[in-house]
Amino acid sequence: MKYRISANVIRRLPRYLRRLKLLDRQEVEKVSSTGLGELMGLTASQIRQDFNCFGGFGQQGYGYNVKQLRDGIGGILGVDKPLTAIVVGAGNLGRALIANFHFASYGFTLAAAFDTSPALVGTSLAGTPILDGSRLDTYLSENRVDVAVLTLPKAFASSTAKLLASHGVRGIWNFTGIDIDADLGDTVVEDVHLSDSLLTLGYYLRGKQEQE
Amino acid sequence: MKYRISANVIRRLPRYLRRLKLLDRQEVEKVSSTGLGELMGLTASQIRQDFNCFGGFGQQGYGYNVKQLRDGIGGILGVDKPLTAIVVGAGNLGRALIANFHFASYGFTLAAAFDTSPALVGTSLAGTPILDGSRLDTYLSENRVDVAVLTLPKAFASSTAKLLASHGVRGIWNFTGIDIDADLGDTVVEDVHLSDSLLTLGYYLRGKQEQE
DNA sequence: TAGATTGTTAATCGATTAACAATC
DNA sequence: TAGATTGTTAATCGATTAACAATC
Repeated sequence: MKYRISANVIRRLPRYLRRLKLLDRQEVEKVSSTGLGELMGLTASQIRQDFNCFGGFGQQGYGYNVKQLRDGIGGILGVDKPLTAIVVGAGNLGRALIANFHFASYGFTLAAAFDTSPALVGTSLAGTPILDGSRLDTYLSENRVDVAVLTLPKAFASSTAKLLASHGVRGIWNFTGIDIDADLGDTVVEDVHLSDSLLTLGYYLRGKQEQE
Repeated sequence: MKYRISANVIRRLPRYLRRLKLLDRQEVEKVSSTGLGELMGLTASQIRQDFNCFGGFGQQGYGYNVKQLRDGIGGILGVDKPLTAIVVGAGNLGRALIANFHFASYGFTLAAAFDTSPALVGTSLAGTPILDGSRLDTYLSENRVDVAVLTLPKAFASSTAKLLASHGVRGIWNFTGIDIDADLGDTVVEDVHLSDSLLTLGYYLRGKQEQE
């Protein structure tokens, strides 16, 4: 990797991975840049350029081996080197992620969840123990945590993020819908703004409506 | 609106709206493109270009009035002209959205939710009735629905999407994590791929790790 | 009026697309 | 070998940034 890969390319990698997993499940063995482009709505050129940021996974005259390409892209994204994650806030959203989101497929080991509700503390969900939120501090001192999934009420977002970062949590997957304003050093925050997505849908929908 | 607005600009509008709401809550009355740029990590030029796609909201020598700009961008996104939405699938994720996602703020009226679980059908959550999933078909025949939030298990995604589209639902907010392959005519699908977001975070995290 | 800041045009930069030689 | 398709360089296109005249 000689130079910095652009964010545009990085954000396409998960899409490639998804499609390649699907092709593999469909027992497709090889795919050309043209074929993949048709499936994904991209040009063959772009696909070849993207892959060549990482030094080429293909074979001239043949195309790309699906499994090999899938593993190559998976490797770039690091799904084969698990990081440890915890969920902070086991409300509906937190529980939805614990129960239905397959962390392991994406290179994360979900170690524990935290909540303050007495009804939840001490129980476990899909194999993940739900621990007492007031013990988060202690837990972080005693266990290595790479990523925290922030699914608690907005009001606690910034202070919790600060606590997490101060204990060496290096990534925060932020579902609270507010931008964390606390200084987190070099902890990376990935914001999930569901409203952005819905607003975008609304824009295109209303645009269509007017045309009609 | 003389020409087609690029997707890049559209995807930035919700971010502007979010920041402007925050500024208004902080009782800031006016903001310059430079000031807003510093807050959001964008250049002043880009901000002025973006706004000028829609014909300019500012006043030379003064800047932008926060409330006016907020309402202007809100208007472009249509938050002032509500569309009707339903939630299909009231599992943890569906319930999280019903209870915590403020549809009304984003221009949507949540009319009902559907699920097949006998424990849920007939109850209501945060004012939204949860109806019997087997009645979805009938409901759609009798009620106008603009957008459906798809939060049911993957296995039902495509068939349900098809049903929705055939009844005139024009937008689908798809949380199932699979790309809907059924032909939906001109129904717009907005996919929420949470895994894409986490994989991206993982990439940047692991990159940092290597540097150190 | 003078200062500030927009709206808008021009310049630059980066990303996408096209082309083609390399090679399986 | 001939055909196919990549890897990679060159051309194009669009998006971002810079500059500045308009104007509040």
